[in-house]
Amino acid sequence: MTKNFNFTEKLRETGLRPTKQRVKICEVLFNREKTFHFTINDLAKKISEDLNEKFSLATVYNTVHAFKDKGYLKEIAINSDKSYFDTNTSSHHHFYDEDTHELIDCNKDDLDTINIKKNITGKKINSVEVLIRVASDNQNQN
Amino acid sequence: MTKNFNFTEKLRETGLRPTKQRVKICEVLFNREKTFHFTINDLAKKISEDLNEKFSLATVYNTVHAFKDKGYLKEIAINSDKSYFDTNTSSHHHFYDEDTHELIDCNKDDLDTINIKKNITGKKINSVEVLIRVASDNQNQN
DNA sequence: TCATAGATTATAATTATTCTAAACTGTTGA
DNA sequence: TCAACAGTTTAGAATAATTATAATCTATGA
Ligand SMILES: [Mn+2]
Ligand SMILES: [Mn+2]
Ligand SMILES: [Zn+2]
Ligand SMILES: [Zn+2]
Repeated sequence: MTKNFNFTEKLRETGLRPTKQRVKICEVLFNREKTFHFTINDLAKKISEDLNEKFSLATVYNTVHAFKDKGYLKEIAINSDKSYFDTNTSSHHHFYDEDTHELIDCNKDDLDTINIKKNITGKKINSVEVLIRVASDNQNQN
Repeated sequence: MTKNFNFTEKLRETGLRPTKQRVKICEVLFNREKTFHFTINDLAKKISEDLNEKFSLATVYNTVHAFKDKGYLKEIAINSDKSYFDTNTSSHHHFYDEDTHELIDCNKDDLDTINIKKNITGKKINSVEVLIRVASDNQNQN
């Protein structure tokens, strides 16, 4: 998904019918400078705020999963409470702030490229992801 | 948690009352050569099989969380379906087999040590974990 | 325009997990 | 030794995220 307009065509090209709901959700997700991370509830809230209308929660789930399957979104595993999604679909790593429950992309210079030297035989690697859990350093709180 | 006997003392030392349930769960978890990964349901099943008795599911949850808080267990984030726990509490990385839903420890020589060069300011790093998702290579299935 | 496959929706169902409150038990100190 | 009490276990209810259902709606190609 690239930035700005004509989501209708983009959707059709990937075999998804450009329904009103999908186009609107595309706008909410992809019509912006920076990529971001969200939960289903974040997105549902953002939809009703930004668009001033409310899609069925089932539609939000359906759409997010469809977009994930088509590669517009990535799912990030943080914990078993809820799923996080990422509009940045490039291979990258994350900081997870355990105080604010916020996901932050690592930059290329935050850590070296991960090199898997030995893999399980007969398996191919689908993804390699680093999760760096951080929290406020209460050692020196004065 | 070290291998073999006297879990009663171990539990007491860390401030946990050595109840029958906790000692038994210690035996199931730690009285073995190799560390392993499990879900709550795996463990509940293993308890009723190995010990031929059934602890309340709430007790299994309580105990696993208590053990995690005391550092006997680690929780591994794989997806939002359920939590995985690990009796290997050392810092290490994982392969996740998306076919079998099996977690496999990486060896030290499977990948280089991860070096975080830049961290979020004001935060301390609690953990750095790599998850390598693998699946059967259906390219050459003949 | 029409038929139809595909989507949306409200709502119910499912599943993992946590909460509740009553009964039970390990520990401590008289 | 034993009563008292805090901590623990338990069944079952509650919660929360997610998925399933089935009726209604809509995009699309003929
Ligand atoms: Mn959790
Ligand atoms: Mn999922
Ligand atoms: Zn990201
Ligand atoms: Zn492990």
